[in-house]
Amino acid sequence: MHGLGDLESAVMDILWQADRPLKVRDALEDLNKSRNLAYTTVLTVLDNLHRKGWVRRQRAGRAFEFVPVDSREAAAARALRDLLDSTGDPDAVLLHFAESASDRESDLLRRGLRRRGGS
Amino acid sequence: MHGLGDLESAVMDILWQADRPLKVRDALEDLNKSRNLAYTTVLTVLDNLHRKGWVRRQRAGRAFEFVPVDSREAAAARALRDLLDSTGDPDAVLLHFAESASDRESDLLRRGLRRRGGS
DNA sequence: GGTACTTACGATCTACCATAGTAGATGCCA
DNA sequence: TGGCATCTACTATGGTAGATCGTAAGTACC
Repeated sequence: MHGLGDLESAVMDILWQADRPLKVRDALEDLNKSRNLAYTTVLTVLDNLHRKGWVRRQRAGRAFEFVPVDSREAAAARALRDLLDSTGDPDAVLLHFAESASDRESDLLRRGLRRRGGS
Repeated sequence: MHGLGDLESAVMDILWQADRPLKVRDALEDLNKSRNLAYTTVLTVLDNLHRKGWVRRQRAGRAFEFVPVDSREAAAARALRDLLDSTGDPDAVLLHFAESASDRESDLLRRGLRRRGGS
């Protein structure tokens, strides 16, 4: 996503897909449908995500449960704005983006803007 | 920007600001207003940027001149779309972005969409 | 021929990430 | 109560990308 590695992204995806708090073991089992990671690997990743502020954790018995701090959409929108800001001229870039939007992108933008209200 | 390191970004910025082809030495002098890099460092970075397709180079006497392949706006818009695609649900993210746009962002988006034409 | 400037290539160092092991805490069960 | 299972905390290792630069070698010019 942005400031996240591949495995970190994969774990965030799992947390976003499950719309309930997940324990290390839950995430591990989900990940290990397609690979074979050690328990402590996933633990470390979740710990790093917690340290970086991407997930919140709460005790559930002896274990922690993890929940994304932001929705996927909110996190992605923030990443978009970060990217924009990093360009040195966010206004020009955003303008150019809208000008060069595909039909599909254009639809979505218009729809979002309408729903947003304002002028 | 996206797939670029800090120094690589700084060099691209310099190329974008100068709207003329720059030699290694030109870029070096510009960079060294604020730091103190070796000639070969900048050479290497420009070489890497060339290899990655961010800049074109042409001979000018014994030296090369470097020019960005894309405008800053085009490169940034591409980075935005890459980011969008990497989220797993580009439509939802773009919609959410438009919905959560600030007044300023909203203005720019509307202006760009209008200028773009189409429906 | 020597000097100055350039490119090509490779070495080193650092930071971040993926991966996982070990040690210590804690709860549960026979 | 003592042992097994499970969890967390801390640490280590290896890989990759990028930043930084040095050396070697080409080439023009005086």
